[in-house]
Amino acid sequence: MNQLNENIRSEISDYQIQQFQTLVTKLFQCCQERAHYQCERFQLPDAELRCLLLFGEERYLTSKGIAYKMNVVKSRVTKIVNGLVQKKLVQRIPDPEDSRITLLSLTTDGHKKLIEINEFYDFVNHQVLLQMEPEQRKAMLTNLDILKASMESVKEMMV
Amino acid sequence: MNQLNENIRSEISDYQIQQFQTLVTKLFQCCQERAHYQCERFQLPDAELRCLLLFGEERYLTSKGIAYKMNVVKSRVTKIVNGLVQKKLVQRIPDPEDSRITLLSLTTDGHKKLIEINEFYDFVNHQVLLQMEPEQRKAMLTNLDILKASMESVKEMMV
DNA sequence: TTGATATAGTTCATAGCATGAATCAATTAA
DNA sequence: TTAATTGATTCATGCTATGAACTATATCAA
Repeated sequence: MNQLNENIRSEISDYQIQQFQTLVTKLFQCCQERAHYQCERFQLPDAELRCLLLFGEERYLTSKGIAYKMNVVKSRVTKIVNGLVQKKLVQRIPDPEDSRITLLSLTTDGHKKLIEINEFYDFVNHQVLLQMEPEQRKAMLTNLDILKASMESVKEMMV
Repeated sequence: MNQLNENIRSEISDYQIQQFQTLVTKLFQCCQERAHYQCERFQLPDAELRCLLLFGEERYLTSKGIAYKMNVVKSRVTKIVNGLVQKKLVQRIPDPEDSRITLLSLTTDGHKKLIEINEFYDFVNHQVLLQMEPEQRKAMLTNLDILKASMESVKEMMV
């Protein structure tokens, strides 16, 4: 009886699967639209915007490092960085120890822009979290973390 | 005291905002990688795959309808449909009542492919949901729904 | 010390995503 | 019947992304 109960309880209904599919799709679309909006707002192509954000973590970056962090190929990084350099947000500096390497860092303008972008991100996230009651917020974050772990573990499984 | 307590309780910590940002970013990336994997698996560009999925809901579609559902301009649809027609997954049929319109429907191959794709989607979603205990699953879906509502309401707010 | 090999980065060709303007054909309305 | 509207295509443009070929520098080993 207990066994039977367990089986019934762990069964996943088609309804749940569909509900889940729909929710994930909608959230994904929402994120995409947001990214699109941010590009407009900050007058930067998405890839350049994402690249700029990386300078929040480290003062100097290399093409190679950016390629790794953005998960793109190095020739792509050349193009992205070219865009940012043209817009005077990022500058190229030769590495004093290894002349194969060019170090990349923010210009003053780039620094300002980064702060502006981060403030906006925080503002939006704050607004979203404000839609919930504190207890609900905590529960939501916990569940989101569980979902993330589940999706990533399935991803690993499928490689 | 109660008032103060309320204020403290509704405050959102920087930690929560950062945590939320990180979680959403990671989930978004996970979805992107999945989309990418699916393109490889089904040998279709992402837009064509998404377009094919629309035929699960209706037997006949028009370019205009697809443009609306996919949220792209009509010239883009022409290109996407061309790809699907070349791959013999979709066929163009003239509308008997209005010769400006070309109706689009799945071929036999397209129908097979669609079933194959949907089965895979269900399989993956099932796997993800299986990572959780039944109670947790229910809670996660509820919280995901709350998050979706919150993000969409903030989106509306910002237009 | 001098090759061979490895590393960092750029250029170029190619493909997909997406838009907007111009165009064409068919339909509807004045 | 002409004028306006609608459905769809073509073309030019720009962003995302890859992979191969190439340049220049650095390191390792004979």
